[in-house]
Amino acid sequence: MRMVTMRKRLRDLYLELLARHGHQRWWPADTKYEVVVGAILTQNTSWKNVERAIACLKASGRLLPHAILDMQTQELETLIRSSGYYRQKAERLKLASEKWLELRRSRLGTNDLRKQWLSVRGIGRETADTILLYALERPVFVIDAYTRLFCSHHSLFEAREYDAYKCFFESNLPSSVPLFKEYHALIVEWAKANKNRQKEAGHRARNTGH
DNA sequence: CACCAGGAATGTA
DNA sequence: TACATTCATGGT
Repeated sequence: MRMVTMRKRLRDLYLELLARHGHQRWWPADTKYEVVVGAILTQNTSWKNVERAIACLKASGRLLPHAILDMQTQELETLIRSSGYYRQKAERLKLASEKWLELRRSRLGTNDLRKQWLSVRGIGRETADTILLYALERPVFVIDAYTRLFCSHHSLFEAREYDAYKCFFESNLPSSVPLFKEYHALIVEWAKANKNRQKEAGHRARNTGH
């Protein structure tokens, strides 16, 4: 398929998703730093559980990089317990907070910034790109399991490597932060709606089947 | 009871 | 490079 065709296809799919599901308002957070915290807490974890943890952090008045760094590890673990993997994530939050403060006044380009975040233990490609896009406003397309499913379902692209998918979207879409934010959020919404539909279909098959 | 959720690190071959 | 295992809570 020609490049031009793929670009139009990606654009049309975006407009379809937007018309069907509406503006998603991602990432839900009061501050940029809260985006970083949420990005780590939601690793392989439902957002519902993350919301509780973030609420606990807010209630304690310590949803700030210095406060996280000064806190006893065990205390931090207790606050974020509901998000699961709380030992790993407590450590990751501290390392990420250090990096956040370190890069606070830097003027690095997007690529160098990405390398900086990827060098933090506990921050992989998806989490790094989530931070870059939703907290640092960089035009980076976030890839997750849903994005791969979306590509496969619509016969858009097939690959194994994360960066291959990232390159596919970034080279076939205009480099726009609002667009990248919305598209990724819409793909997640599409996947969830898709899943609900399958669940409903299963119920109907059971009811009419017997 | 099993399975999954807005992943990443580590070890093995 | 390609898989398997581990980490842990809460919902279905």
